[in-house]
Amino acid sequence: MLDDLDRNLLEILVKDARTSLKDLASQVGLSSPSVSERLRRLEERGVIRAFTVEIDPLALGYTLQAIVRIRPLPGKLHIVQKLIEEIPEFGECDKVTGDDCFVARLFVRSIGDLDGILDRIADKAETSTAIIKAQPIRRRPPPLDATASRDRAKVLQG
Amino acid sequence: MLDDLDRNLLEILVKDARTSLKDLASQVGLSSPSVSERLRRLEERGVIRAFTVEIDPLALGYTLQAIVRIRPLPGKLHIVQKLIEEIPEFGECDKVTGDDCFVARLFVRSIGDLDGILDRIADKAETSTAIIKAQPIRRRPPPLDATASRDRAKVLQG
DNA sequence: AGATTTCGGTCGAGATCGTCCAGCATTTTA
DNA sequence: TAAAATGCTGGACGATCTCGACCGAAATCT
Repeated sequence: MLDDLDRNLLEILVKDARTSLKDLASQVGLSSPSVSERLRRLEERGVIRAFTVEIDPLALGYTLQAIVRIRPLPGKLHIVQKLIEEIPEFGECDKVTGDDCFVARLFVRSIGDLDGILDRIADKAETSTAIIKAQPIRRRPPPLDATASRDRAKVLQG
Repeated sequence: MLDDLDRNLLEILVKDARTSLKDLASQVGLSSPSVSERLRRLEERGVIRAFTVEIDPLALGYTLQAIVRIRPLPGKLHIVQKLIEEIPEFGECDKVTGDDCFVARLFVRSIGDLDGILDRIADKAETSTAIIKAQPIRRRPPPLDATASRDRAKVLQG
């Protein structure tokens, strides 16, 4: 489905999405029309979901991030989900198995804002909030190469 | 710190990081050298952390994602953190307050891989894993405009 | 106040880049 | 085996980016 050249291109673009076609071409050893065509098809197939920019939340005044686990009260699941989606300070939300129905990331400018936002869902769901103290790993894609983790584990043991 | 033009530029780039300077310029009403200079400074100041590409994990064979809460055993915190960082399938990890020390996102190709990876930290930490069933909100930046959430909340009530 | 520096902007020219097209080699299909 | 399809290259041309010269407003200095 993806060949080495595609993976190579993606790897470069993960580091800098504004790399010119010409540079991409010379780094992977193709001509720029070929690279252009490959990118077009990667987008078309949905492999590339978007070219985007990663912004430092601090620069926007968001001094605090929290992980919020959300357990809607009986019958409130849809309302709660809709509410979460509509609050732009939620920067990420996953619906998961287990007791906690949703796990979400919340950006806030202050502790006061945290309280204000959580109040808005407090009557429809139970929440547990954990303040983020540090980010050992910031968003990164999974390995692009085909090596399975177990293979590598073996190598590490051996 | 950030003016309207900067925010405007960021908004456009969040949607498409490969927008040409010329297009950016015409959309915000500046010349392209000015836009170029603004982007340079936004990068320099660290407001723009990176231009990157969002890849569909499915296209890379990762059919499963999980949120893993990790509680290192006494004295194992640093070893565990290092281990997490070194496992590339962890696509995100936050160090948080509360009982769970780390909350991480794990990309795996199969349930078997999930087990294999968690085994590697099983003797150094307690983990709780929640499989992601859906993603109501995929990674998005917090609001770029200065409007505080509470202001909006008031408007909604009023 | 008036002069000066700084800051951010425009414009235009030359350099660089992207896109289109024709042509070619390889692989797949009939 | 012939035909069609695929994916690549190179070159030409139009679009884009970058650089330097210049400009005006606002802040700073005397």
